[in-house]
Amino acid sequence: MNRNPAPTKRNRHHGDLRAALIAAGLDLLDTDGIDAVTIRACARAVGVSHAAPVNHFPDLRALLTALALHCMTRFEAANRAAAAAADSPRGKVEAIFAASLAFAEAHPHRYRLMFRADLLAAQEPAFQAQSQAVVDVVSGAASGLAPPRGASRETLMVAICSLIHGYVSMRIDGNFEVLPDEVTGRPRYLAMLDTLLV
Amino acid sequence: MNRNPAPTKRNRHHGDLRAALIAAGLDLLDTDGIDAVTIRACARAVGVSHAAPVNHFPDLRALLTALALHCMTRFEAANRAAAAAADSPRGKVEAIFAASLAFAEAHPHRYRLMFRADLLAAQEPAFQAQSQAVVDVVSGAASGLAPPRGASRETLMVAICSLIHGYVSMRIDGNFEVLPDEVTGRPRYLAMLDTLLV
DNA sequence: AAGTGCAAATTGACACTGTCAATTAAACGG
DNA sequence: CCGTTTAATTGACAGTGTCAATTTGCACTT
Repeated sequence: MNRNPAPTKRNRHHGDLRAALIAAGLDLLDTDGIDAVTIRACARAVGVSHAAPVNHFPDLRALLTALALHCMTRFEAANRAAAAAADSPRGKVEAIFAASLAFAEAHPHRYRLMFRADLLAAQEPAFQAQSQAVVDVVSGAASGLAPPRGASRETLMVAICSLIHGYVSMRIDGNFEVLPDEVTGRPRYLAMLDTLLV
Repeated sequence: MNRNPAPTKRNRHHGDLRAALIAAGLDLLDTDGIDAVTIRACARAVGVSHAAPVNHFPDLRALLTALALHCMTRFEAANRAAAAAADSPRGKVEAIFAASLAFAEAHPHRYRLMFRADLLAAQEPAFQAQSQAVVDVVSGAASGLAPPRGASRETLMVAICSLIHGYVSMRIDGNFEVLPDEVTGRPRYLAMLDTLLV
């Protein structure tokens, strides 16, 4: 039945326009930010007419959601690999923090897009599932830790997620021009985990 | 000399168009979000031509920066009052957390706008100064606390700011559909401060 | 007090966006 | 080989930011 062994869609006129649009969108996102990702700019980059994408993405929200989903799978994979490489629970949490920071600094626009709920179809099942997968990585690492000072396991997990997301966001948004941060010596995120754990 | 006792600018054709535009912008922001704040929509709401605002705000970025500045003074005042009402250092930090959460839940779009560095002239001195003032409130409260587990005072302050900003952001962005949070019993933010302090 | 100068506001235009409707092109199933 | 279905194109509309040219009206100087 399936003519081609590779599961590419191989659509009518263009060779897998959907994948090409996502690739173009990622390129625009990385180089010029979220605002540069427009339906028409992606269509131009791929070389199709300005309304061609409507067959694969009903509106801009759908395109951005697909991009965010792609970014989130990369983000999850990076965090999961970092956690797997560490052996102690504390080491896993540290590794996730470091990996999240590295991801956001390497691709700040991708990180921002993932949390722009106003632009995304965040209620979409696939998006929810991928969000859950990202949280699960942290959850898995934190589950090996004894919650300090009588806190519940859930509270510890929320605290870790909040700490990471808050710090990473402020780092890539330039808020540390006004809030002190240091680049020399022991990374700030390790010192912050000291205050939070054990 | 000054005809009106109130120190309004009383500009040429319109009575203080700048203030009216900011008021209209806040209204649009609160009701329909950041994207609804356009130069033309503000001009319409005030009843002037679509290009009139250019005399007071050279571009959209300047208008949004003025709005964010306004929001930030309110945010700082709320946090400062909350901290002043508490007596212990720990109580001040708790009060700031509670006030920040309350502000963001009452005016989610205002909170988001303050951190949208991509839309704002964040390098503007007035904006920098106001950002610093917000940080100073937290700094003042945290300075009374003994940094736990050998952390520096700076690290504790960054951790508190990150924890608050991360948690508040995820709350108003709906990330707690996938990350557990509880509304009954003791607020989560107090439990999180337990894990961070003492 | 009159008249000039300048800042504010208007009007019109341009390029860009998302989205829709109508149309054409192409590949599939029979 | 021919219809059907789907993809892609073309054209249009309303909306946006921003610029240029113009008009308006207050304020200050003479």
